[in-house]
Amino acid sequence: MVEAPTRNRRAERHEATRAEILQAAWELARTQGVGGLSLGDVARHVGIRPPSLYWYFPSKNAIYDAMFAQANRQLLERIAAREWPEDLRELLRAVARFFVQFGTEDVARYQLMFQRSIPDFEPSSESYALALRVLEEMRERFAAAGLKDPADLDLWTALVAGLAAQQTANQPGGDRWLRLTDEAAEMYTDHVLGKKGARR
Amino acid sequence: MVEAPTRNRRAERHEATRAEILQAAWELARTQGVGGLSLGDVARHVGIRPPSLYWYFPSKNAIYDAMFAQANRQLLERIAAREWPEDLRELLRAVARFFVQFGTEDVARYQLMFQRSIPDFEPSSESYALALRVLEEMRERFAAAGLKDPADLDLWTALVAGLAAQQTANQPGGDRWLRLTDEAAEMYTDHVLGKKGARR
DNA sequence: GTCTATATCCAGATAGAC
DNA sequence: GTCTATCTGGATATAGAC
Repeated sequence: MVEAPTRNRRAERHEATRAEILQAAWELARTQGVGGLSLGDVARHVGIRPPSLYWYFPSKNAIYDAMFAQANRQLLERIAAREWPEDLRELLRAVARFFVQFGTEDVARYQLMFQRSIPDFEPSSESYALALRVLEEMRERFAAAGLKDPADLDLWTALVAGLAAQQTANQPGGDRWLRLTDEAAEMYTDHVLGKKGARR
Repeated sequence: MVEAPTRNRRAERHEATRAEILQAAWELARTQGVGGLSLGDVARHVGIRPPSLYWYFPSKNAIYDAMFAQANRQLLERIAAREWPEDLRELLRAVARFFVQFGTEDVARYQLMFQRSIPDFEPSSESYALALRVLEEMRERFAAAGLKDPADLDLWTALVAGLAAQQTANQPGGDRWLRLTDEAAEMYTDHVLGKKGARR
């Protein structure tokens, strides 16, 4: 089998170009909005002609899907790279800061991951599974800290999503809602701990 | 002046057709998403040819702008049509229910009003002024009930927006986040009243 | 792998007849 | 007011040469 090493190098090159294409797509999405992305622009940005993109991705939605997956993998990596407090109050404050920061630092990414803004795109089941793993990672850490009620988690995601959504929609790049993150986490913590206390 | 009445009737007819066009646009936006709206579809739906739309609206974005204004006027009317409690806790509960309900009952409207999902559209200053009036209406009622800190209001809009956003994005038509509205309002009320108490 | 050429289709918008 | 005809310019995607 003399071909095996050749194939690997080709595969690596292929992957590298795919990555280049995705990077260009992100950059353009940041300036024109995710919905305004055009393959012609992406190709030009990479230095190839539009038809050549089809050697790397079978369709435009496949590019969106790869971007969606990439964003979620990024999030999973960052979650794994950190140490998380075990104490519930500290954990909630850290997670709130983390997610609001992540959600606001790239508007295009936020729209793609958390809003349904592209008419005909929905993530493949493989990509969506990554999004579910993000939730599962958080769910486990919250459960370990004593927060287990699914409804409590839904209220939590709403609170965090709301801060990021208001910040990105009304003042992208600013900190008007970003700076309320700690207070929001405190409010929520007081609330769930209060409920627990009352139940005893 | 024999022409005056004629002009009025023409103007009325004109307005009526404009309204028809907007209604068709809303219906199509609900099925295809706001971003997927096409003037050809709108025209077909109204029973005219695409170029005829331009007698009523100068551009596609003008249609979006009219929809944006219409949605905000709708919201203002509904606010004015209701009686609002004066007690802060009751007011917050009522407002939360009202806004989350309004935000979740029409996904297209929510995207157009509160998300920046259409690449080249931003509301005209006239239309945006309506959106500001909505906030102002609420701000005044909250102030009368004792809630005056702008940061407190921002936290409130984030909380309400978050519930609506999660509901529309992850389970449109369902009530998984909708049913957390009262609890969210309670949490928030306890929080702001707690701060006030501590300050005294 | 990348290209040219092209298919196909659609969009938003305008000119001008009726 | 509405139409036909058309402009202009985009888009995604495919065929097939190199």
